Amino acid sequence: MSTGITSAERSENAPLDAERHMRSDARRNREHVLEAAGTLMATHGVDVSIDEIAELAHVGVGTVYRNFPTKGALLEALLLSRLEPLVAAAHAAAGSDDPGEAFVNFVRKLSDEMCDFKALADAMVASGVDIHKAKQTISSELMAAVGALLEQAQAVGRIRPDVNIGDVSAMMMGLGHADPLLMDSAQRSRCVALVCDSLLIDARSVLPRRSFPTN
Amino acid sequence: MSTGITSAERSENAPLDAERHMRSDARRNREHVLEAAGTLMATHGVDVSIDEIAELAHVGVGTVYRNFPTKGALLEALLLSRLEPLVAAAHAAAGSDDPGEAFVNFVRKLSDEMCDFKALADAMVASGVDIHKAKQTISSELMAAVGALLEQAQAVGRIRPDVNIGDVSAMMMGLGHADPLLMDSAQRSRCVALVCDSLLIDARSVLPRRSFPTN
DNA sequence: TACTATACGGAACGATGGTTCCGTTTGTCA
DNA sequence: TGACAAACGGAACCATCGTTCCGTATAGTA
Repeated sequence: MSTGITSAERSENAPLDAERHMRSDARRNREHVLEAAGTLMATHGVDVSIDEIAELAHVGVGTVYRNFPTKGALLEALLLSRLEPLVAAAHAAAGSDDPGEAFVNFVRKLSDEMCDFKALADAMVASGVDIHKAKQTISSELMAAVGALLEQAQAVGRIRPDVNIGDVSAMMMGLGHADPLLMDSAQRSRCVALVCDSLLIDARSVLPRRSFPTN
Repeated sequence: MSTGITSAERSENAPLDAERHMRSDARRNREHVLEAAGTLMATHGVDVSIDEIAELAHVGVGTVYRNFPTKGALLEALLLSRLEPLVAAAHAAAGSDDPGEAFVNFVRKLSDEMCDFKALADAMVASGVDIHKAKQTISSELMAAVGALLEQAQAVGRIRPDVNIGDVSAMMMGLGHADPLLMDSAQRSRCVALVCDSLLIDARSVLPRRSFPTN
């Protein structure tokens, strides 16, 4: 299941075939809007206003709404574009010959992504806007992919057999959302390492034990 | 330092001695407001409106503002009342003869509290309203107390020497904030256990390995 | 009981932010 | 090049929320 859902086939709020007939300026503006929204939501999370997005895109709010019927739809389009590579990466990792390493790497990657694109972390804990659709659309797919990774890593005895995908996702969401002023990227990667340590069977390997400054 | 700050000495936004001269209905209403705010903020976090609080308290908004000059002040009063027992508990735990156990128990307690009173978790990641004063007022005190606990547990060799108070608080904040629909209390305590496992030196002891249903 | 300081309720205000609407501009095609 | 559908900008609208203000009610006191 979920075999080759090419993602581009998903609407992204405007039927693809219709894109062919778009006026050139319209297509360009749509691109600018997505770009601006991506930039702003990366640093400010889902709380940026449509006005700000429109301004950065050098476009009126009307143009934003012509392309994305609602703020949630715009967010959904962005989330999809961010999550697709992650799902793909998870699928790719599933073929690795070192499932333990692959799993840890993926967790790290997911955490990085949430740090780079704050709106993703926001979306995952559903704070603010109504983004349920976006979440349902993709979240389950990502979960399934990560779940498969997890099971493989457990099968080869690298990950504790008593953790489940719920544990993993909960801790990921937690980490993703705890990055305000208090948590710089160094701190974050320390925490990711700690989380990984708690999942690995032998472990204590991820965070360098002796050499690390204890602050 | 921080020797016996009795907390009642802190303003709580209305000088104590003035409380003596309050009219009986005024005192009663103030109590109702605090109670209502506590109830609502426990489940809805800091995002409840003053109108809702006033309604639940059977009081006009004016009455709320007469007692608490601003929404932040009301929140601060609530936070203080929630955090004081925690700080006290941390101090008490510092006297334990099993610092490792004491530390783990305290982490669990802190997590429970954030789950019971969502506004606390909200406040800790500073989402929404401006609550910097409340945080600064107490947060540092709590940090210091937990930090002391941590050091003791490290001194007796129960907690990994390479983790610092920043790691702990970051992971706590994460857990506290990741409890929306996806994370019921069972899931949460599993995650707390995992976090503790990652901090303990020998560990794997907290989460029952074999007997736990893997979902 | 009558008087007054105190407290009360809730309408109104101002700011913010999502969404709609419409008069104007512009790309496209004959 | 002229005409028209398509797209544009941004003012205006509406809902929410924190906060203020003021006419009214009432606890406390003599």
